[in-house]
Amino acid sequence: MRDLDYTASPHLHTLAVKPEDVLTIGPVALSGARMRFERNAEIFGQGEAADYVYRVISGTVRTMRFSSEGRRQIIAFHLPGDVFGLDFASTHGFAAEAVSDAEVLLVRRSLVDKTAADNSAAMRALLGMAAEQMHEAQEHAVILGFKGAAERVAAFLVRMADRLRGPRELDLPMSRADIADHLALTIETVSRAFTQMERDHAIALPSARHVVLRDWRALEHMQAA
Amino acid sequence: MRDLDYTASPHLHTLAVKPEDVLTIGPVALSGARMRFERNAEIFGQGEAADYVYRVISGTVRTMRFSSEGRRQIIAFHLPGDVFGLDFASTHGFAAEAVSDAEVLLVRRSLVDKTAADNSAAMRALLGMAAEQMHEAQEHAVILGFKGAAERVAAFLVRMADRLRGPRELDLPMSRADIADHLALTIETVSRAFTQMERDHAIALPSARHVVLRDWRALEHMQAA
DNA sequence: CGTAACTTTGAGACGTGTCAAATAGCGTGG
DNA sequence: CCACGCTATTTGACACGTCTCAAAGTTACG
Repeated sequence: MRDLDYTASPHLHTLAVKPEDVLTIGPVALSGARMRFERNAEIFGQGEAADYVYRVISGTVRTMRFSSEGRRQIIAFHLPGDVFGLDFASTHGFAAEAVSDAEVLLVRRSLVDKTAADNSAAMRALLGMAAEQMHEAQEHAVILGFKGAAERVAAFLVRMADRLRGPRELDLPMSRADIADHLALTIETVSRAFTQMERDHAIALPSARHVVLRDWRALEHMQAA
Repeated sequence: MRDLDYTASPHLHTLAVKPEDVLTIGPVALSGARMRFERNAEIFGQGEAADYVYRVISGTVRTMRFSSEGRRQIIAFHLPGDVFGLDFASTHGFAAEAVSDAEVLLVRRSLVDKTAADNSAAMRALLGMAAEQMHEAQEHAVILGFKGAAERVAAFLVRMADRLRGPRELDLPMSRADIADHLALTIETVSRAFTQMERDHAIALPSARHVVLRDWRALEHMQAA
């Protein structure tokens, strides 16, 4: 790692910068600016210049696009630590909004580009991130294409719990409408799926957004179906 | 372009190498070996080491994966000129097979990696290819999630015609089963969609695989729905 | 408290999957 | 060149699941 360019992250050696204030691309840590967005605020719009790369510090972010008929599709939910807005194009192909009040780290794209150009390990890390996102997009296509409503919702819950390091219960930051637009279902169908899972004792719903995972095995079995 | 590394493609300046024998990564042209695969032959399997990157010279290739229930999903069809097998991971996350008899160019992945590491323009080109594939995967997820059967098939035909430089008629190299597994439909539903489009005079079907695009406007309108 | 947004529940319509069978197309060998 | 058999495609009838439309119920917040 002799060629590591720390000039890209001058603050890394100081105690002033916390880990969440930094975007890690392989061996390089890039600093940026914090910014706060309130619930439903737009972080960037579809077609806007992609001048920044983003990382969630707190809260939840959704990336989305609109189909020709005007229907909304939520491509992904981004939790704290997740990087988003990494289009590899000059303009964003999708929009981003805060699901809940959220704090986001903004890093200049030019800095990311320069880092990748100067450091081959960072470049490889970027390609790896691209590969991962591609894999996720394909996985999502499979879910939408081949699974039924109950299976989609189960898969969503399992994945959500996994990403939150597998707690026994979780608070969903997003509405049923968000979930529906992510899974290509209607609000009603999502709601019915939740209700059915509660009847089956796979989950409990003390409130609409608070989910207790009562039977993990059943959930995993459902999503596989 | 001072740093362009032509050692990677020593044959580029000779007349012996035809353009289809070369994999172009931005400013660099990489040479490789030709290989012939007959109909339905496996080019590489899911989980195999990703030692090569591929480019279709002639024929058609499908990349695919199997869902947990054993159902096949065709991620994409690759036509002459298309690059595939670019996983950015050490093993292939999907399998590839020849749809029709096909000729394929194989380029060592290590050569691609080295090229990207040495040449920042090539690296950027690779990132661009990754971005494009990601965009396509997302587009496909939208199609599977939100569109009906007729719309999916119309979108498939329009896209296929576009990729073949927009002829008025085309010979589909793939079976109805291939199309069904690509669009997450059944063979029967795909067949009915074709039949219906013929009734609507949007297309004509002299034979099952030969499609005459009779009303392009209607097709484009359908796919948008 | 009152009001607006969100969620749940219900009834019926519509579209796709499933199962079954007929038909067309294609390669092979007589 | 034709007959055969296999595969691919088409068509039909019906079941099932999700969407649509409608309304009641719940929650959050001023």
